[in-house]
Amino acid sequence: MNIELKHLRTILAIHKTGSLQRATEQLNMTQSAISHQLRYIREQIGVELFVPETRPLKLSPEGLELIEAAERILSEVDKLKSRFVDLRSGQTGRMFIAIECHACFEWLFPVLNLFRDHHSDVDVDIKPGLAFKAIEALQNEEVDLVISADPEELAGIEFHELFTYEPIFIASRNHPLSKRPYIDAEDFADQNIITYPVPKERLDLFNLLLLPAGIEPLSIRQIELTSVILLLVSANKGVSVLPDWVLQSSRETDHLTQKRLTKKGTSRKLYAAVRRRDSEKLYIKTFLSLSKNILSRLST
Amino acid sequence: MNIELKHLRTILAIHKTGSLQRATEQLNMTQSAISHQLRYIREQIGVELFVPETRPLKLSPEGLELIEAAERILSEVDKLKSRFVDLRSGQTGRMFIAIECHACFEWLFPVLNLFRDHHSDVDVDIKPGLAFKAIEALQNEEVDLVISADPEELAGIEFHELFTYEPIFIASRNHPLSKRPYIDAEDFADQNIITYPVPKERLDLFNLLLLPAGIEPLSIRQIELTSVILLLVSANKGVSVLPDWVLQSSRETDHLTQKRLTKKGTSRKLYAAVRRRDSEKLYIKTFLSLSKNILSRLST
DNA sequence: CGTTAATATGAATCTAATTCATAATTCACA
DNA sequence: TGTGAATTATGAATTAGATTCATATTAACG
Repeated sequence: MNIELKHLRTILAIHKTGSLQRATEQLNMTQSAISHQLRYIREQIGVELFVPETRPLKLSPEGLELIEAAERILSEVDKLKSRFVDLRSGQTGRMFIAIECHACFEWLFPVLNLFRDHHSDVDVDIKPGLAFKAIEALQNEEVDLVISADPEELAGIEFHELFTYEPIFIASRNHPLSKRPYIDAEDFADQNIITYPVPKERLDLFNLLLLPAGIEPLSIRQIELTSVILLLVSANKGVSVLPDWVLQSSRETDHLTQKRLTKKGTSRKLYAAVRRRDSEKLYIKTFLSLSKNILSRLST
Repeated sequence: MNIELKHLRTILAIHKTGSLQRATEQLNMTQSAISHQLRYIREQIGVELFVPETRPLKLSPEGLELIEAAERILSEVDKLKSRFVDLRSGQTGRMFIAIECHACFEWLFPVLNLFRDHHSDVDVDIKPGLAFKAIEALQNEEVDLVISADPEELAGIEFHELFTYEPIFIASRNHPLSKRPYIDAEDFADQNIITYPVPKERLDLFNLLLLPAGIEPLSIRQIELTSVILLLVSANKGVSVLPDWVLQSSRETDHLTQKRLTKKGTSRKLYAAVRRRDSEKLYIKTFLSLSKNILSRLST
């Protein structure tokens, strides 16, 4: 038995209009085509749907059942279709985010809170623990957006610049280095450094300063939470380098001194990587725009 | 956007088997056909369903949604199909019964009680008040079975004989006619008759005796309920003629005398009319067979 | 990197749906 | 009960579209 949606639509149109003739308008087919189709359906299901030889056409009890089921099924299909229309235009969808940078939680949460106001029906999640494989996960469609500081040329992937930030040295107000106008690579040689628990290569301090200068700090202590890092630095257990936005939004900065790295200061850029195919979606655009403006919002 | 069930089945098969190649077995199509169809679907819905350039094929988030909806929709369609298989074979369906004869309730209720044991999923109902239009209602599919004493030759309608019964004269034991060996038409001329509230033409007594003989009774009193008729006859408020089965199954017969109509007795047959198209249905056959045997069951 | 297996594609083919033309039915009304 | 108008059914012709065939392209795995 072969039934297609087309057939259900035909039956429904015949029933609603009451005749094959009038159903032609709804279905954009000739009366002949509808008649042929009706016969085909009858053969397929083996049950008389309309009371034969009556006009206007009257449903048989079995026909009535079919109509009810057909309406259910077709409305489900229509729901599915409009779902795809929404998906295509970016009214709705999934936005799983991978972050390569640990401190990004600090601005990402506020962004997502704002985001939810615009797109409450987009399924948002942060997927931690992808670390280096984030871009790969993006290509695999395991995630849909990656926050990264290292743009690459990749087929099907677009990097959108979000904002520029400055990695800032922090230490206790009592710390000897707090007298300096700025901090250089050599200054770290006898320091205890507190950082996030990630490989050196992914820390701005090492990338920008220590690795190029070939300098090893006295010790490295790895701490998960930003607020705990700030606490330990305040207590003079070590020094750290954090993005400026973290210090802007934190309330722990009273006992801290902040210094530029190098005389001219340093800067880095943060990017959001998405699949090119997704980049036109409304909610992706919203996310990018919110992210670009988040720093000014945080500082106020 | 045009989606057909065929497409949902294709997507589902690809997903379940993990490749177009293996889906060929499920779908009985060449890999090429499936590939063409997949492209068509992609064009229609405008959303990438599988992560491109990966093998084995992996669903995109949107594809996953489609799969879930497709499974729901297809299972509904399958339910509909099997519903039609059942309808066709008469495992299930609707049996609305019209009765032309008033006294038939007496045996019909017991039949329907037995019937429910066999076909609990058949929707049974008695449609009273159709009176003369019962056969017409059968042709219109307003009802599905008519109990009638007057078979006709009608296109698409079959009359199945159920059983033969004898209209029996009843009166109080004290009634003058209770001395007679049998009752003739003339005997009614000075009697008060108690009958069901239907036109004379539909009463056995008039059809068989009084109308042919041109005899009018003294009075006619119309009563709805069989038990009330029996009560009134017992109380000598009048006489009546009822089918023998009513008297068999009644507990009121002690104060009554029963007589044949005419010396040789009379007899009538009861029929069940159904649409020819329905006559092969299992539940119709069950009903007919139960009805044919109901009288012997009632008398025990 | 080369080999193997899988997918994509274009043209040819074939199936099945639709139309066209017309016959058969039904309905309304005289 | 017949007659005309409207509706449905049907067969043949046509057309659209789905499938196959042959082959190019692309991924996967050693």
